[in-house]
Amino acid sequence: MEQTYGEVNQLGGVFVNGRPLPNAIRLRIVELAQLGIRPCDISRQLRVSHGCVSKILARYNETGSILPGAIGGSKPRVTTPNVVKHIRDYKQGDPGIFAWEIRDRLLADGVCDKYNVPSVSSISRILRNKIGNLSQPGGSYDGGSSSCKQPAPQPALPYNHIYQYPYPSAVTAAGTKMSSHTGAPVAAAHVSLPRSWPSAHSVSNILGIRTFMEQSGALAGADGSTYPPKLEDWPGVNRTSFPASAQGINALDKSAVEADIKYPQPPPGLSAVSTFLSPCAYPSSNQPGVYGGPGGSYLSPAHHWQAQGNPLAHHHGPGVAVHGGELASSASFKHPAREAGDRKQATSPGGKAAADSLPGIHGLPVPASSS
DNA sequence: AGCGTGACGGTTGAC
DNA sequence: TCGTCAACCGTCACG
Repeated sequence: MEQTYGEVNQLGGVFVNGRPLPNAIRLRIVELAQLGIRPCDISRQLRVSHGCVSKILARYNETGSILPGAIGGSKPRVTTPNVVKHIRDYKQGDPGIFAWEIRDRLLADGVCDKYNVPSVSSISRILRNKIGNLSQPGGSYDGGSSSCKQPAPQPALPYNHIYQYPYPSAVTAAGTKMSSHTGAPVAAAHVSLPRSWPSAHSVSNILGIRTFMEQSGALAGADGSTYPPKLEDWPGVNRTSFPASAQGINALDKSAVEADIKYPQPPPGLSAVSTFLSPCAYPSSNQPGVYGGPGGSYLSPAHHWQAQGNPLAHHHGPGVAVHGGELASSASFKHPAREAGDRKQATSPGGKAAADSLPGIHGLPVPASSS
């Protein structure tokens, strides 16, 4: 299983094609940027392509979240039982009604809004397939009672609640799938950085990173001349090498990390730190959230984490503060608006998920003081 | 040199 | 259960 299968980019960094970078790395990118470090330097230091750095920072600026968008899945269905029911009613009331008229009525009656109203073709399909013969009213379809507006439960979430980040990380918490991983720890994620966080905090975090990197030899400091070892190496490193930072880091990530790494079965033992590094190693599995990466912590999908706390925040008090809740929060941070706009809607992000998972999130405290 | 952007190949997950 | 589809991902290369 596990082997990591990652690929190495031109900068020597490890990445998994198709999968998001570990939250920790994402977080780092944002932190470094907030410290005034240029994107190109961030790219080199973290060994992440500049395009990616640019993208993550742009997203962060736009949404306030460092979390990746929701991957996979389908848009929420608009043809909920309730909608079908209304369509049926309209059809029954006026057998000659056109699909476009039904569509207009759904909007007019408030059954649907412009965002979730079925297309004319969908309505036609419903008429043809589900309603077919009006004669059978009772239909089974209905279902519901509720309105369509919020389509079903899920639907409510816009597809993208993403921003919330369903991902493994946090939200996932939501329980969504991720959790399943089980073991995985998920870290929590809080990934979002509050924009406000004081840099000071950040710094520390950063330092953390740095530290460990430095130790490992990786980053060389400012000059950057030296970059961290390749991720590839990291793994090794991590485990073994990082003790030092461990503490700090550990705290942070440790857990998370571990999780990441092992996620599935987190061995309790591992030292945390290491994990930290490992990160990139994308852990083993495929599991995404899993990247062990440094950030793993952040990432981790797991719920547990959340509960536990955030890695980052913990001890250090780093700026990051990622409180557990954050995950969601991240999303929250930003304005829904955007989401709405962009992503599709955002309205309810997380819908349940987020909420569930993160209880605190909303409230999200902010970090600023994390500690 | 630095950065934005889009193509590309890839993964994911709802349907 | 499996294939499809559409979303996202990060890298790379170009301007």
